[in-house]
Amino acid sequence: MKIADVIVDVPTMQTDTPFSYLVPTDLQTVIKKGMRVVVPFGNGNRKIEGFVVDLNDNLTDGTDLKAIDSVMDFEPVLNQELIDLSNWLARTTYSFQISCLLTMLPNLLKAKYEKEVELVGQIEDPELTKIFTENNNKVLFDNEHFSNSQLSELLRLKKSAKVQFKYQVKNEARAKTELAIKNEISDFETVKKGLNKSAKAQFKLLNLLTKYPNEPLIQREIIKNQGISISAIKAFSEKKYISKQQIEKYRNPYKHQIKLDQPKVLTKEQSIAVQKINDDIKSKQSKTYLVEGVTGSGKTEVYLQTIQQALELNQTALMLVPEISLTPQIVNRVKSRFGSRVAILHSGLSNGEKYDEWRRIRDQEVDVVVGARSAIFAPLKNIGLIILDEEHDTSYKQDDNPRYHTRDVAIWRSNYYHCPVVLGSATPSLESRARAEKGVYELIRLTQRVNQQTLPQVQVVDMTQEIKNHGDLFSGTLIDSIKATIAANNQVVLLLNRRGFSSFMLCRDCGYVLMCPNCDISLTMHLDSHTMKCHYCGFEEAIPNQCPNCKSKNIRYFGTGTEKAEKELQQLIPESRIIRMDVDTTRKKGAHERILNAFGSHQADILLGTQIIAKGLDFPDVTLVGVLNADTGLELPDFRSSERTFDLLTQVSGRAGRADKTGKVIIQTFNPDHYAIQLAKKQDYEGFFRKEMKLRHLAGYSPYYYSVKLTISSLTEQQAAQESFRILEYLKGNLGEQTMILGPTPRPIARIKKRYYYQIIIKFKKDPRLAATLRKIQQLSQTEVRKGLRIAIDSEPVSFM
DNA sequence: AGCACGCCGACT
DNA sequence: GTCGGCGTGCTC
Repeated sequence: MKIADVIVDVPTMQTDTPFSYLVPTDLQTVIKKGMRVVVPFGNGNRKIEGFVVDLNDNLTDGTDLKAIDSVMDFEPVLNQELIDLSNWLARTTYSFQISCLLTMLPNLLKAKYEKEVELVGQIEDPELTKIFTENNNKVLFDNEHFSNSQLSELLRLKKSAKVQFKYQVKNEARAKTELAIKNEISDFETVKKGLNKSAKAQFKLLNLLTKYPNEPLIQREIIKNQGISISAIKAFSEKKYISKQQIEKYRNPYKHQIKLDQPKVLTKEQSIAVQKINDDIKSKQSKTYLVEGVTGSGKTEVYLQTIQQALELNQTALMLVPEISLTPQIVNRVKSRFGSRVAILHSGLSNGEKYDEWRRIRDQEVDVVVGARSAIFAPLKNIGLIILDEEHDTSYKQDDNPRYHTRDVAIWRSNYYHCPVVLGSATPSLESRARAEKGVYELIRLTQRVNQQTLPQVQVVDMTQEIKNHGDLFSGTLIDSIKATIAANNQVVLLLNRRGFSSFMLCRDCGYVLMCPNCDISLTMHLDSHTMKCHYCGFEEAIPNQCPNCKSKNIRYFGTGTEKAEKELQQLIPESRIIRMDVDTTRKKGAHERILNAFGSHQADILLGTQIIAKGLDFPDVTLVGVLNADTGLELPDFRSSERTFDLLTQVSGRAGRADKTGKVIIQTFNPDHYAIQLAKKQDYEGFFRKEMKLRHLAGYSPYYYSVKLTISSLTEQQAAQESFRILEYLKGNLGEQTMILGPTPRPIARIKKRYYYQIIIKFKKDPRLAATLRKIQQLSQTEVRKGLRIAIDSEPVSFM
């Protein structure tokens, strides 16, 4: 008996284990480990998607097992590495294996389900009879086709066997297949001699086969492009020179010959880095490097030349970048170095396009993959190098299940393939930098800027003084500098740490603040859509012209956003041309690129935006960078707020000035003496690292302690609170002695999307009981989960908020 | 998740 | 007495 172990698409605690199915005889030659299958599951005749994670021969019995219904793929979608990886991922992130598998794969591979009712007996209800006759007796069992009362009526009719339910698993990824031929000749010379001299087409075909002896060739393309007729192919097929097969079809990217860029000459520091990494690629060492390089030190060139090394050894390379910096600038650099064997995975692709790119990778049509977080699961084989650029970026941590960190997955894969990992950043995360200190990672520092670029001159402006003479947004110093910069025909980038026009609406008579009905947070005014929006749940309503509480017209708007800043700036410097860039202006597809292109071609003098503008932008004429409110990040109740602020300020500062023009940075702040601001001013990462490590040590935070965040949420505050305390009690008795438990506390924003949130933080250095205890909590809370409770377990959260 | 089963209140 | 609410167990 052939048995398949299947992970089924039912994300629950109780089903998070492989289920064994019989492989029917007609599928025995077709089925392979890693394929998706349709299996019956549970009572009734329900059908669902599953992944074959193991195949074995069980000679004894298996008669009590159900059989696999059908196979969903021509080729496996998982190899052994990815199966192992999903197992590890599920264990370390406390999530279900099925959730892991589905996040590792393109969205299209997640099946959609349909439930149909079929009329099989006599029914009396005239309305229902009509619906059935109009639809060939088979109708989708949903609200579009039936009213609620009809749906319950149908469930009753099922009991008396008047109707039957049928379940359909919809495979969204049904790739089109095409007929292809594959060479079967081993001795080309003999075949050549045997051909009829007049069979010109057959000679052509033979030449083609000689050239591509090992890959399937699409029949349609041969006929169209090579001038070989179907009869020649037929003849070869009859002589068994070729075999025919159906292969999956995808858009073959146009393989134009582009002139490839040559590697640049390296500085001494760069070439030492490249040398070290390349040595490890050659000797297959799974070692992790931390490349700490100041902005402008040429990290990208180090990446490119090490990728080059991997390719020369016939290995592949994976390069991860934060989504936000997946800009044409970096993509073009990789593409123009390595040509068409590069795949780019970014959020702009449709599901179908992502699936196509994914298959090109799986089918080994590409050697280099560049992409954001989820690209870490790219099905490359034989990986020779993995790079994480801007490794400190928090978007590398996924914020829903499975809550993995890209860095951890990268290191896991590097162990699997025995290849080095390169973490690069100008401002490494404290965790990585500390590991480098301990020798877990090897530190490589790039301290010199290439081309002898000078560091920008940084000025910190104390807003507590400025606010007396000017508004709280633009200091006199900044306005003067902007004017001077524009006058010199250069450009300005301004960073504001908040979006929207005003933060909130306040009634001056009754003190009423307009709040979101679903979340405990005030609504934010947006002028472009003329609405008050909630930034958490997306709720919006019209801007009120009187107080909703006391009907007073005496209402005011407080706070600052990009829209307000734009308006104010336009008044202060009327002749300036301003482009605003934030989540609101970049939502539309391609808008991001359009705005940057416009700014790059001098259609504006000032680029005003949120964090979006801090990364990866490279405009030669930007000589002034202004940070309007450096403090907003510092006020957040999170132990990483200083680190975030330091990173942000360092990153934006790097945007000012290029080789021939010295840049200037102006940082406006109410806390001019804060160490994060002072050290960012000096671009002193190492200084910041030492200072911050001391503080983390004193307060017992990462990297001195590991942490797990438990978030308990419910539609009722009572349930969330009650269950939080029950969990706390359980934790107290089931964790190590040294482990600390903080909370439960309501979240800073206690209610979001109508749910109430409580959280518990667990801090520990080493706790062998932790994993089992957390698993147990998930099991113990099953009955509460049924009643709408949710428990999120986040290992090493990026924020405690 | 989604289905069946089984136990309770409130109806013809 | 039975219809249908929901709490509980189980799915190869």
